Amino acid sequence: MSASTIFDVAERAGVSIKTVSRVVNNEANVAAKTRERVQLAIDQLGYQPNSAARGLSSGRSYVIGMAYENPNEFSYMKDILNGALRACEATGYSLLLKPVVLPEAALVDRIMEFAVQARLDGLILTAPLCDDQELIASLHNRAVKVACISPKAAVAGAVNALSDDEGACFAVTDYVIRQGHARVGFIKGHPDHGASLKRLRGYKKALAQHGIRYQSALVTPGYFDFASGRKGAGRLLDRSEPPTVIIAANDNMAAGVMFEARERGMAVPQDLGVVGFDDTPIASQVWPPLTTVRQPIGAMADFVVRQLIQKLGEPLHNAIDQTFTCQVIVRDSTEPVAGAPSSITR
Amino acid sequence: MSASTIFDVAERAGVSIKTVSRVVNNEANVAAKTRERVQLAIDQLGYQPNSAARGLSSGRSYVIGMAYENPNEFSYMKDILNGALRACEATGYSLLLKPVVLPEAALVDRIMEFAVQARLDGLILTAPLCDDQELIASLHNRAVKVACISPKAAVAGAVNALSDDEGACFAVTDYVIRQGHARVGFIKGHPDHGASLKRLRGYKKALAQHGIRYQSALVTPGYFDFASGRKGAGRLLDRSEPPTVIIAANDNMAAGVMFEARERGMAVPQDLGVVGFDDTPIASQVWPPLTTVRQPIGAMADFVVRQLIQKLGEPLHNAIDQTFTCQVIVRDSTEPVAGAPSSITR
DNA sequence: TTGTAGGCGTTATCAT
DNA sequence: ATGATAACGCCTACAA
Repeated sequence: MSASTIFDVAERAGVSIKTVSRVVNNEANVAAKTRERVQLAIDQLGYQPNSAARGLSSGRSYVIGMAYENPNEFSYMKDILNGALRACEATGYSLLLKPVVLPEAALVDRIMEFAVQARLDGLILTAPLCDDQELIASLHNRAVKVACISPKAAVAGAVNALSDDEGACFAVTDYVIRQGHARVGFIKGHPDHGASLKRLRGYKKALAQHGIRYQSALVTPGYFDFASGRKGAGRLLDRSEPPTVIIAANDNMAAGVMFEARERGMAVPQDLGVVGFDDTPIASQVWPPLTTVRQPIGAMADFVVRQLIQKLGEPLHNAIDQTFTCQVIVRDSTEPVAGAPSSITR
Repeated sequence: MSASTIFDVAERAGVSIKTVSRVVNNEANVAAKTRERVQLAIDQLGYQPNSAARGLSSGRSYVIGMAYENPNEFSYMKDILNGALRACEATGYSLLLKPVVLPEAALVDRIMEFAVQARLDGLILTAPLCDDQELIASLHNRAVKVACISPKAAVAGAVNALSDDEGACFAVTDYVIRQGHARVGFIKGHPDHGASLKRLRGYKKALAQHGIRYQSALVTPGYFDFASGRKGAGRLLDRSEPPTVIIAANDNMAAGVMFEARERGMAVPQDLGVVGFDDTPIASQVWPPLTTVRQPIGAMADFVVRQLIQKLGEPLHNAIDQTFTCQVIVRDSTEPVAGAPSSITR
């Protein structure tokens, strides 16, 4: 019982294979009645086009790839993956995954080999891969269409999904300041990620807006992982004038902050407020649950896939880009400082 | 600059395309010298076989699929995914993903459509999908080779990777009993997963071995998620004689247990010992870090992919199966009960 | 609006 | 040990 082919459908519908092809690909110039008859035959036979044959003759693979830095904490990637898979399913494309571990000396080669071997129609690059100029150039050179999720800046000739990291971090910093916090600590994200700088910028902007002097002593490096959040908190809390609230550039680091606070016998939020970023599952699973920022990650992935596929034919000179706004989620890890004026409701 | 084909290689090496094909596919009956010459041409041209053409001609797709229940907490799936991707990369296959949300009325149809449309050579099913008899039968019917990760019991005609859940849970229960705990609570896993029953069995067996009577009042349902762990802990701790340690059938639930304990002002491990299962990142990120069990998940995924690919040709009547052993990881969420006799070193 | 012919790059069959 | 040639199932061009 081998699968039926376009010939079987054509025979059953009493038309040529070309007409069947037209119907399958939704081309114009098919009489309504004919289309109907063909569709019926397709349904009856359960015909599914053979993608190998289709790919061979059309020169397209109907496959797009996604390369990403393989993180220890996968929640963020999971949301991207789900969004991309949904969009692929809806458009009839397949998604191939290529996790990479950074730093990787042969990064460009590995990804190019992936792209060439799979004959990708397009490739999604998540941060920080999308900021590798050499990689972008190689891909461009091989005519592989590229889409970027959270690049430092919109990549020319590519589809880009950006999130308003600066605005979101401004909003959450503004929020804690209005709660009465004057010494706001900040743990930066991984320096290779564009989001890190933007989030820091939002933090600074909020301080400035409230007339609070920026103190580098309250800002410390981090790498988006639990351990660096914990260490960063340690450094900040060891200051002679420690912060009363710490904003971490993502949830994993915020969880590390809470871990460190607990080790020091500090109560959250009474002794120390904590803020995260991303609203990953861990944000609701630490005690107390984290105030954080939610990005529309699935929507961003969906956007890049659809745009990418839509742009496959045409050459793409300008950047296609869209910025997505984030949402502050207030939970129990932040609370008004005693006696502070506050007009924000939770 | 289109990619080179088998003809280019043949011309350059001064042989026929068939000989090139033989070399590419590692077939026998090629003179060493010829093989060498062809290989050189391949390398020089950077020739990569076109998988669409190969698929069309051979009738195989060189694609395997993996269907899984899309979990909120993805760590476990991430390990499976990485293992499967590695094995696919090594064997030249592609992996296509199909997340499903359970319960799903049209489950069988959806997965069959996935398998047929992608013309999968094989399909990996993770628990609890691999326990769906109707699905297995349909797949078998369509001659799709199946591999199962953690089925309730090895599926006939399929490749199976099982983990020694019973033995592992026995070991960890035995461990806490030896620490001096007599009232050992247990939060079961999702009833649809075979692992749940096996873990419970290991728990019971350890109790029996130590002459401790099984009390259903100390065992409560759970669903593998944080919330059910928290609720389960609530029920157990509300008993007139609450447990002094709670074993949860996975880490997420154990994190929920710790959350609940904290809300009640109980100290872990002094007032309550907690044990998880899976050694996911959260196990090291809660306070205190969790005693848990590590399964060789990546190795299991690797195993099924390689076996699956190896078995693609031959019909498979008996089950291929391998059971993987687990490892108890002792951390700070369990500690000897004061005054209890203990001979176990940490 | 519909159909015919040719080719996409492999693998498989059968010779030699 | 090597090669010629016919599929594989579809799409693209070009006709009608």
